[in-house]
Amino acid sequence: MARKSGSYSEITGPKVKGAALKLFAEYGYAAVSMRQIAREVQVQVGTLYLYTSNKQNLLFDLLQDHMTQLLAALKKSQQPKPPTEQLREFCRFHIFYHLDRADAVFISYMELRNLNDENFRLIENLRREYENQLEVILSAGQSEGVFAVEDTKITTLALIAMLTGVTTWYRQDGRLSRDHIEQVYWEMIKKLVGV
Amino acid sequence: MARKSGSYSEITGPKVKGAALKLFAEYGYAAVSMRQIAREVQVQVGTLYLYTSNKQNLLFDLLQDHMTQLLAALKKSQQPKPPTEQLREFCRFHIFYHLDRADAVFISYMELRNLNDENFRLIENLRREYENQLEVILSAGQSEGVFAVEDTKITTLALIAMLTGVTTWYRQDGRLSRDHIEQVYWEMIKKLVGV
DNA sequence: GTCTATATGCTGATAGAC
DNA sequence: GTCTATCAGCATATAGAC
Repeated sequence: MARKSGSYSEITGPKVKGAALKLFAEYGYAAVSMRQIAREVQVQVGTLYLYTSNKQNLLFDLLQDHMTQLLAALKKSQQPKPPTEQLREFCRFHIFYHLDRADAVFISYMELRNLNDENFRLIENLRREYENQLEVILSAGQSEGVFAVEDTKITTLALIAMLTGVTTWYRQDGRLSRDHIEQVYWEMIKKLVGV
Repeated sequence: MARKSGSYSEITGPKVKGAALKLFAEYGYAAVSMRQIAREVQVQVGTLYLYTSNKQNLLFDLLQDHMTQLLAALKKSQQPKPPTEQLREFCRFHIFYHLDRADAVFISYMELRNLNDENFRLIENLRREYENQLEVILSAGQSEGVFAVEDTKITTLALIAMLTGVTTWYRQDGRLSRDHIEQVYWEMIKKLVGV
């Protein structure tokens, strides 16, 4: 068969990541072969190894990219405001950001166990940093007396689980719009933190 | 090598399920081989196929067992009581039942996508039946005027996501006891539903 | 009921041609 | 930068001996 012509390193690199993200989200890391990824990119298996040293690092890069982008976007969205408004902004940010990146969110929760120890530790630290952003808001509101929560750590984890849960049932063609969902969640969260 | 002596069908059957549950939870369905399961049971690969027609059905049986037992236990725990007490009981039941069965809960969330279409549909129906039990409680409280929730369906999903989230961070040797966690969650949920 | 041996095919990764 | 060809090993599942 004729060899593919030309060089596309700047295109192929991102395409490899994109294909891996899509396939890992659909079938799971362990169930996806390098051959499948190559087929999706329309390239031969050997070529993949120009863009990743191995399958494990391909997964790690995807999760690291997701987490660092998530953190950067969150920090950008947060302004110096009263805790109630910051919490509102966090709620809005978390729902929309996660609904827009269903695949990356999904593998970031599902494929953690397929990371080796070192990579797992790195991703866990990023995740904890994200959670801390929320806990800081809750603690501020608590000490200002505008929130009433029993345990800021448990409340943080409960809120994140609740908010992230939206990604498991939201359907683009469902009865509920994103704005409506966000508004209903905000009402629930307001009550939960005692505003 | 010498052949293993004797017949143990009544022991080996459950052992196969137990080993599969443990290994699937730890490494994921796709990453676990029939050879690994056989090794764990201390039996040869061929023997496994006396107890399951294939790997897919082994997974399905585990999820189906978990969901039917969960539903049966929930229904047994629920008594005719005022909605607030029923909700309290649901909260308590969900947290404790899930913490006691971390492996089964984990694969029931993680391995759904490895079920074939028919099997997926069956498990989804059981999951929906479980969710409905909670929604009925919320609707009853809503029409009696003791709860104030905007949308019983969204609230149901939010509460279940929040409660199930405990399984991802609870540690037996952590700073929080099960009873304490359950109590903190109940305080949050009471406020969330407007009690 | 459990064993051993085997079929058929896919796996991650690399070497070397172009 | 991409290709083809290949290695060594493991996958699921079955057949047939005991």
